[in-house]
Amino acid sequence: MSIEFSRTSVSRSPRKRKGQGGERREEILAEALRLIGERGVQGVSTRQIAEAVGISQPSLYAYFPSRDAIVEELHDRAFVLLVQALDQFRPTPGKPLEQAVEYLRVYVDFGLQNPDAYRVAFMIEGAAKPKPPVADPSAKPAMQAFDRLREAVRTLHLNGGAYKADPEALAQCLWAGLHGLVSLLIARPNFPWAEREALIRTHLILLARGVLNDDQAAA
Amino acid sequence: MSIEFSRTSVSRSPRKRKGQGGERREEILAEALRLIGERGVQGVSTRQIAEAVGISQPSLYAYFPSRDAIVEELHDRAFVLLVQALDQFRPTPGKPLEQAVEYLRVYVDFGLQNPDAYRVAFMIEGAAKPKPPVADPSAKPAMQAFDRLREAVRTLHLNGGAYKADPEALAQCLWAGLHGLVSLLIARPNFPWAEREALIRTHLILLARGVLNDDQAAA
DNA sequence: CGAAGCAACCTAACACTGTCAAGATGCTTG
DNA sequence: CAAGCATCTTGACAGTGTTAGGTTGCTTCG
Repeated sequence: MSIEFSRTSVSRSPRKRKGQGGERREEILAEALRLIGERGVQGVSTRQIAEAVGISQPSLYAYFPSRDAIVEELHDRAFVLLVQALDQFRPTPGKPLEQAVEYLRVYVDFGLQNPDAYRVAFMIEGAAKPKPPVADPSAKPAMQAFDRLREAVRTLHLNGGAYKADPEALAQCLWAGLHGLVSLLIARPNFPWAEREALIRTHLILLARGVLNDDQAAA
Repeated sequence: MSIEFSRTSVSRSPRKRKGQGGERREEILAEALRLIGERGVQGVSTRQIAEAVGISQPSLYAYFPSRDAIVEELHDRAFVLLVQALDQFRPTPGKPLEQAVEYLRVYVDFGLQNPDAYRVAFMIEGAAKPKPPVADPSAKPAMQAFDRLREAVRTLHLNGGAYKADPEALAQCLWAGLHGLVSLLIARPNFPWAEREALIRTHLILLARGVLNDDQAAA
């Protein structure tokens, strides 16, 4: 890598006072997210994070059991932000199709406006190394985010009967459709995309039309 | 990592004869893909690949300029396989909707049957480190694969007029929709998915309905 | 005020990683 | 048989995540 400037003792941050270790934790997470945004999840080392925070690198292990634990915490926090964004949505009165499009748009905009968080949340290759199954998966922020989509589909179902299909499957299709667009837009910025605004609208209308029945879609 | 068995000289492969260096190249790629399938892209080291092939680890650098070059070659080859799969498709006569669903299904099945290849092709975080732009991007296998989707949408457009929207954007929506489902199914095997067959059919019908116009979809 | 206790933090070291430099080996052709 | 060169090796370097063990210095209690 060969960094130019001096590597020896770069402006250490003053030692935290006795009960304030939590502050360090937050600083670590903040710097980690910032660096990941610049260099990608794989491009950031614990030494770089520690140097940005202003502590020695093994000190990280006083706050996190491993490097992956830092990423995982960012992962969970990203989902919390997503859930907040979805919950803050208040539909403007109008056609069901437009309302559905608006709601799905919240997901897309979240991803595009917080690409670092979205990357960490969805696009890390954590798989292939089997992790011990977590105690209560439904408590994880990721599941709570999906619950919002499930709930949205169910509401549409009640409010006039959506396209005849398992609502659970429909919600998963919605999620897959949204994730596909967002992840590709983030991961492949060099692809010759169509004009972004039109592309997103087309995609969301396509998805919404698939979930709504024909009457709702036409209304 | 701490491997049990002996590390010193584990059954070297005999030296290739003079013009046969290409064989080694293929062996390296094969072992690399196999190991990546087992342990994930990040979980495989050049030393592990070299040991599996039966050569010393720096020997890899006689065939590839870097570790990433190995992954990238696998990446391109995965797309070639995808293009082949798409090109081999011959529709069974029937309704336009069913034909479209069948065609999209080729993409999904390819991803699910070749998860290693699909991972390497689509789900590696190659971004964030800006690569020098390739000379002719349209020559890359990835682009050729997308061309197939573009062509499919255009055919539908001619054969009766698809949903009114930019065909290019529609093709990109299709791709995003397909990729979303495949990548999530591969990356999140522990998610409480709906029954897979029904899920895929629901998703593909949703996408196809979005591209076809109402008459075609109903026919 | 002084001393105990412990949170906060550090240095040193380990096994691993990708990559480079320089040399040895041995098939193949003249 | 000898030259030439593709093939492959050993050795080293700087980087990585992680652990062990020791030091610092704030805080609280006697």
